[in-house]
Amino acid sequence: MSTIKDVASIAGVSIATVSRVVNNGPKVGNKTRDKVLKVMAEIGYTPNANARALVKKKNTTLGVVIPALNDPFFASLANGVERIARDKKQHMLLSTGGFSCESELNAINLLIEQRCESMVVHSKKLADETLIELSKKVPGIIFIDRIIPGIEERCIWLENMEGGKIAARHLLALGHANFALLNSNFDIEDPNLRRKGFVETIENANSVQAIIQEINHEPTLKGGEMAAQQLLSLNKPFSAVFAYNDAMAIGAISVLEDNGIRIPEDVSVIGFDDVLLSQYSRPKLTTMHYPIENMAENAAKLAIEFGNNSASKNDFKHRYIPSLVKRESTSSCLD
Amino acid sequence: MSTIKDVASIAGVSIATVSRVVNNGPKVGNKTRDKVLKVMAEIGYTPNANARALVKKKNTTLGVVIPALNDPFFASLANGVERIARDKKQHMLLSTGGFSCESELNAINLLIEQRCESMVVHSKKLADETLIELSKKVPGIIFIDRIIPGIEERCIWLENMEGGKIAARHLLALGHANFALLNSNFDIEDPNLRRKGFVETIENANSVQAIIQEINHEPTLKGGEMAAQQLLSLNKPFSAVFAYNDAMAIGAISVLEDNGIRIPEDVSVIGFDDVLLSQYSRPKLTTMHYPIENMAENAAKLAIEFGNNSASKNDFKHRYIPSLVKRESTSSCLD
DNA sequence: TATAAAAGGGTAAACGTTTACATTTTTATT
DNA sequence: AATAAAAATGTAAACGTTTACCCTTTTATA
Repeated sequence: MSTIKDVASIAGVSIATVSRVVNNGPKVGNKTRDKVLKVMAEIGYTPNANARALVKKKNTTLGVVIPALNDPFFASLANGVERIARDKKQHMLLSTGGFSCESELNAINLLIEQRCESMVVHSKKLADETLIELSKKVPGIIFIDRIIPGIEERCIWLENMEGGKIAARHLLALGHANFALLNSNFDIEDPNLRRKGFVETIENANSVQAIIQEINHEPTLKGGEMAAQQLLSLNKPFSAVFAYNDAMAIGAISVLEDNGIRIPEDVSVIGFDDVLLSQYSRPKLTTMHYPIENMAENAAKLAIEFGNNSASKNDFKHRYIPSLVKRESTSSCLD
Repeated sequence: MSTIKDVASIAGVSIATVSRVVNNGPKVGNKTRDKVLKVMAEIGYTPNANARALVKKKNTTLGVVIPALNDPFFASLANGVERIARDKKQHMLLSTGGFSCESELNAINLLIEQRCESMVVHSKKLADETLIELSKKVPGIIFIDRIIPGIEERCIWLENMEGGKIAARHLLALGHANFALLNSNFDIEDPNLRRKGFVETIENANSVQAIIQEINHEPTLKGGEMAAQQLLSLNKPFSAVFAYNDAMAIGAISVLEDNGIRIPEDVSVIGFDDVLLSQYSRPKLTTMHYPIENMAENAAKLAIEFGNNSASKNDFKHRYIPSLVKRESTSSCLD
């Protein structure tokens, strides 16, 4: 592949001049500029971003770490980041962190090796201390979906407990008293916080004989199916289901309907995340809206500002509250 | 951020030695290796991938271009590539090409600037000649979902026409005679090929009074809804719908059901792509399986081989045929 | 013990840029 | 026409690595 030197010698100018035209620099005459441009086009010159990054000690690369790509939730996250990257003339380098401590760290290190000036990281496995260390080493790193005590200004998170509370209030308002909680069995904080908000709200409502059955499974469609099967086999009454996410909710609905239970006439189901899927499932899913794309956009902006040492700190929103989206899968118990 | 020089001077060795331990090089004694390793850990040294790429004239980066991230089909594509990248100790650099000629080219150029040694590119807008040029300039570039005459060995594609034929045969076998084709209005070859296969097969079947109504819309859930509405307003009979993709199929089903049409009892619907969604829609969608993840994996492998000049040419599958996945949204017309 | 071979380690050039500074050319001013 | 100022262009160092080649020390062999 041709270099700036090739262009320079063919055009009969110095490499400095070529560099100037490549970068739309200021001090270059029109005839020279045209001549150089012509040569560049002829030999198909493309600047080497590695060399440029080396001397400028700076990349135009915005890194992202997510566990996996084939999950609509994380795809939305990546999509939000990508939009900002494009806006700010940056490139997005994506690295998947899987679901283990080790691979999360690998994914992050990879981005550091590339000297991304800013990074949006979704890490659920790494310890707080590790991430605090990283935040010191990499000024432009922002953690999304996580709150790390001491470096809150580098975090963007959702109030999971609030989500549980809102879901509970909705179901209580519809008159339900027998609840099933289909929760994630992943060893992270989110399911615990959602449970806490959900359970506390119900218990404080003094609907005397409220029952809450909890079943844990993978937060996937399959997991939702299995959880629902298990729930049915318990053979205890329930009229409302709070699922950890939309995928579980839809998996559960599928099994419940196969067993002759009508949604929402017999049982109300509420999901979490509000992924696209939830708008097109039948019945359309009532769910907690997780503004992940918006959060990701903000995380990306924040990362870029921190990467530039220009963090304006003030006007950034770090804490997000989910909101209820009422669709068709919940209804009054009293009908 | 610390460099190899810092490590060298603190450890009291030369930078060559540090470089050797970083790369697990051969000629370094155990005490020195340990000493260097210790210093690296202490000061948190991370090698600079840009500098490395510069001198080695080679990256460990596998580039991907897709139109957008928030589409499950493309997410699967990216996911397949990412899996191979991880296998081969490469990093994935993702760049979105949107849906215009210009932004597709931008996305590709970005990856060339980074000197990705291999690239998997999904381009629908750029002209054949442009891509042929690119294939000359970048040895490791592979085009997915496209067949470009003259450089077939650099392409991985699906036989869309076959898909149309198979879908038609399925519906004909179920006894249908009045068809609706809800096609994409994107200006690319795929919808035309699918239509061709579909229509030809039906016309050759001499079911004398076969009717095919075609409506074009965006290949999205919304587009499917709108297409179905338009179809209903035509007020002509139909008992089978072939949708351009699963999203359109599900959007259409949603509208049809809202209008009291039962699927599959009154109307059979068949989709295309077999995205995850189709397994969990109600009714579960009969669809044409598009092995995109598998194709993407192969494209990535092929790209890496071409990037290494080690393309073994022989044993690579370039041409894929979709297959019918019979679920619940199609049934016999005669029941 | 002398010496050859092997192992360990260092020096310096190269990769393709950017950019401060120096130099040359052009233009404007008198 | 002489000169000052401005504009255009060139020179060379620097960025952080890798690696070919050289030198020194250790080990093995006779």
